[in-house]
Amino acid sequence: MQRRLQRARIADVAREAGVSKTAVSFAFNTPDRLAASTASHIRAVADELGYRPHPVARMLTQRRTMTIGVLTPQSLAVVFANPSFARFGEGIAEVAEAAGYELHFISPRSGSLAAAVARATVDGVIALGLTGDHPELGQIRASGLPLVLVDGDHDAGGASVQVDDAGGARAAAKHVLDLGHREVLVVAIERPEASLGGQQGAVITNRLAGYRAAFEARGLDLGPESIVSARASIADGKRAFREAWASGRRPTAVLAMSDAIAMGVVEAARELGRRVPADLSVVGFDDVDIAEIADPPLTTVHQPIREKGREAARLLLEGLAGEPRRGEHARQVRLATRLVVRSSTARVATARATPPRRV
Amino acid sequence: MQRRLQRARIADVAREAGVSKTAVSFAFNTPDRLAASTASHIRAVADELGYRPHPVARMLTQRRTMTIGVLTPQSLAVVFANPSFARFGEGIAEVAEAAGYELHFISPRSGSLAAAVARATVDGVIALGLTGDHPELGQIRASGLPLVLVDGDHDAGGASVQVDDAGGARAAAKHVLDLGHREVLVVAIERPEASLGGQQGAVITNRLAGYRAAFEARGLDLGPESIVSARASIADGKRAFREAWASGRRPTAVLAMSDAIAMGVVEAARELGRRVPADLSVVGFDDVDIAEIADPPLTTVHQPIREKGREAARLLLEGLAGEPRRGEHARQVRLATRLVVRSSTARVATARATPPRRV
DNA sequence: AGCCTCGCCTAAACCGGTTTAGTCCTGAGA
DNA sequence: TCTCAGGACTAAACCGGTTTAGGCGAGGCT
Repeated sequence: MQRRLQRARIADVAREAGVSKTAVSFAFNTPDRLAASTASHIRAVADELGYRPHPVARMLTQRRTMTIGVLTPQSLAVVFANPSFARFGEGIAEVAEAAGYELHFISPRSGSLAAAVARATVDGVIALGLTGDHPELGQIRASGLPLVLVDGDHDAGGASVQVDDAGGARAAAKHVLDLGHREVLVVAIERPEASLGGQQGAVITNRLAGYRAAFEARGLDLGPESIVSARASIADGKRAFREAWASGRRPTAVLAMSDAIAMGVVEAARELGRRVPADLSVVGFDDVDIAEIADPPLTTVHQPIREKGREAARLLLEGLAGEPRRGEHARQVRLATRLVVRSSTARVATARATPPRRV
Repeated sequence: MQRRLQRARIADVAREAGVSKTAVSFAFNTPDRLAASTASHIRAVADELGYRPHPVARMLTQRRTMTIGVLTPQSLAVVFANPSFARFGEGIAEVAEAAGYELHFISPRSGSLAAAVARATVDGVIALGLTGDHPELGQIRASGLPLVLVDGDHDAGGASVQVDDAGGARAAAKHVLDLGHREVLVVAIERPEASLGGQQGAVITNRLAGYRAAFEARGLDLGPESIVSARASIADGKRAFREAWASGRRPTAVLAMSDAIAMGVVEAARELGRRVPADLSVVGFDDVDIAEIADPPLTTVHQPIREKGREAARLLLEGLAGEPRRGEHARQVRLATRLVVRSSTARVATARATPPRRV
C-alpha cells in the first residue's frame, strides 16, 4: 500500500514498468508505436497503480481543452431558473457534443465576468445577452479567444446570432390591432433583473420598436402611458397587471415581452374578474413549452431558441476550426420569429363594458 | 504589430518589461512582493501585449480547477430537454457559485463516460442516476476524484443524495386507494431511454415498491397486468395510455412515475372521451413547475429537486475541503417527498360506467 | 561483408505558468 | 567601520504530461 502519493504520475508508471515516460505516453495515445506486448504491459501496470493521465497537464501540451464556455451575464442559479435557457443549452449541447466538445458554464465570479473568463479553461466562448460594448467583451477579444455573441449587438463586428425580435413584436401587435383592439397595454421586461434566455437591452429595445412599428403603420401611437415593466416571471407579470389596473388602466389587450409575464397577466386578469380571451386578449413572447399547455393556450411569438443555441455552437466551432482567416467577415446569423395564434386572443368585444378611454 | 505570436506568454512580458518571469508572476498574484512602481510597470506592459496568464498552465501548478463536474448518463441534449434537470442544476449552481466554483457538464463522449471523465478537468464530480455498480464509478473512485452519487445506489458506500421515492409512491397509491379506486394502472418509466432528472434503475424500482406497499397494506395486489411503461415525455405517456385502453384496460385511476407521463395520460384520456378527474384520476411524480399550471392542476408527488442539487453540491464541497479523513463515513443524505393533492384526482364514480373488471 | 531500412524505444526539450531558495543591495544599529 | 536585517528581485526547479530527434539492433538486399 504505497498510498503516500495522492495520485500516480506518469513517472511512477514508467519506473514500475521499467520503461521511459515516452513509452507510457505512447501506450495511452498511440499504442501502435509500441510493440503490442509492451503496450499491454504498460497498461496493466498503469491500471494497477490507478494511473490516469492528468487532464490538465495533457491540455497544456495539446493546447486545446475540447470545451466550450457559455458565458452568462447572471449567476447560473438565475439562468437555470429560466426555462427558455434550457432550450438554448439543449441546442448548444446538441452540436457541441456531436463535435466532441464539452460545456463549461461561466458566470460572473464574485461579480466580475472578466475574472471568470480569465480563469476559464475553454477553447472558445458563447456569450449570452451581452451588448457589444460590454467591457468584458473587449478583454475576451484582446485575449484572442474565439467568441460568438448571442442576443447582443449585431453591429459589434464579431460572429453573432440574433433573432428577429422586432419582426416578431410587430406581428404580435399587428395581430391584436387586426382583432380590433385599441386599448393595448405593453408589459416590457425590466432591465436590471433581466431574465436570461437573452433578454437584455438590445432585445427589449428591438421588441419595443416592433410593437411601435405596427402601431405607426396604422397611424396609431404607443405612448409611454401604455407601457409598464415587469421582471420575466409569472409572479411579477401578475403584479404589473394588477398595478396597471389599480392605476385605472383598462386595456382590452396586453402585449407581454415574455410568456411568463403573459401568464402572470392572465392570472391577474382572472382574479380581477376578466375572462381571457373574452374580456382581455394576451400575447406572450418566446413560445416556451408551457405556452401550449397553459390555460388558455397562449398566443405568442415563437422564437427558435434551440436553433439559436445550435447556430451559436456551429459558428463557434467554425471559428475554432479555421485559422483566424484575415479579412474574412465573421458570420452573423439572424433567425426568424413567427406569431403562433392560440386561444388567449380574440376579437375585441363589440359591446364595450369598459369606458371609452382611460388607458 | 508583432502578431506572429498567437498569444503573449509570460516570458514575452518579462522580456519586454525587463524583468524576470517570477516578477511578472508576482505582479499578477502577489503584487505586494514587488515595489509598487515595478508592479504597475509590469501590468502596463502586460496590458499592452494583451497578456493573460494561461489558465491551464496556472491550473497545473495550483492543482485545482475550481470547477465541479456534473456527470450525466445521457447526452446533454437529452438532459437539458428535461425540465426537472434545470431545477437540479439550479440547486447545484447556487451553492457551487457561492463557493467560487464553476460548472462543467460531462456527458458520455463518443459513448464512453469513462473516457469523458478521464479528460474532464474538474476537482470533483456529481454523478446523476448512476447505479453504484456502474463500471465508470469504479474508475472515478480509483482515480481519487471526490464523488457524490445522486439518485443512485445508497449502498454504494460513498457520499450520496437520495430522495424518498418509495415513500412518495406509497403516499400516491394510498391517496387513490383512499378515494375508492380499485382499477389502477401504473405507468412506469421505461429504462433504456430513461429520462434524466435522475430516473434510473434504482428510482424506478423504489417507486414501484412504494406503489406496491400501499396496495399490500390493503391486502390488494398490483399485478404485472396493471403496469405499463413509457418514456418520460408527454407524447409517450399519451401513447402508453392509448395502448392500454386499446388492449381493453379500463382503469379509474392512473399512477404515473413522472409528471410528463401523467400529462400525456390526461391528454389521451380526453381524446378517448374521459373527463379528468371525473372519469379518471391521475397522479404524477416530481411536481415540476408546469404541474401546477396544467389543466387540471396535477396531483403529484413533490420531490425537492433543487434541494437535491444543493445538497449534492454541499456534500461535494465538504469532500473537496477536507483531507480524505480516514475512517470517517461519507455522508449520505436522504430527502423527503410529499404528496401534493391538486385537481386531477377525485373520488371514484359510484355509478360505474365501466364494466366491473377488465383491467 | 557492408549498407540501409525499419521497428522499438528513449533522452531531452517543451507547454506556460508558480514556487523555492537564494542573491544583491541598502540602511540601521553597534 | 562592520554586521545584520530585510526589501526587491531572480535563477532554477517543478507541475505532469507530449513531442521531437534520434539511438540501437536486427534483418533484407547487393
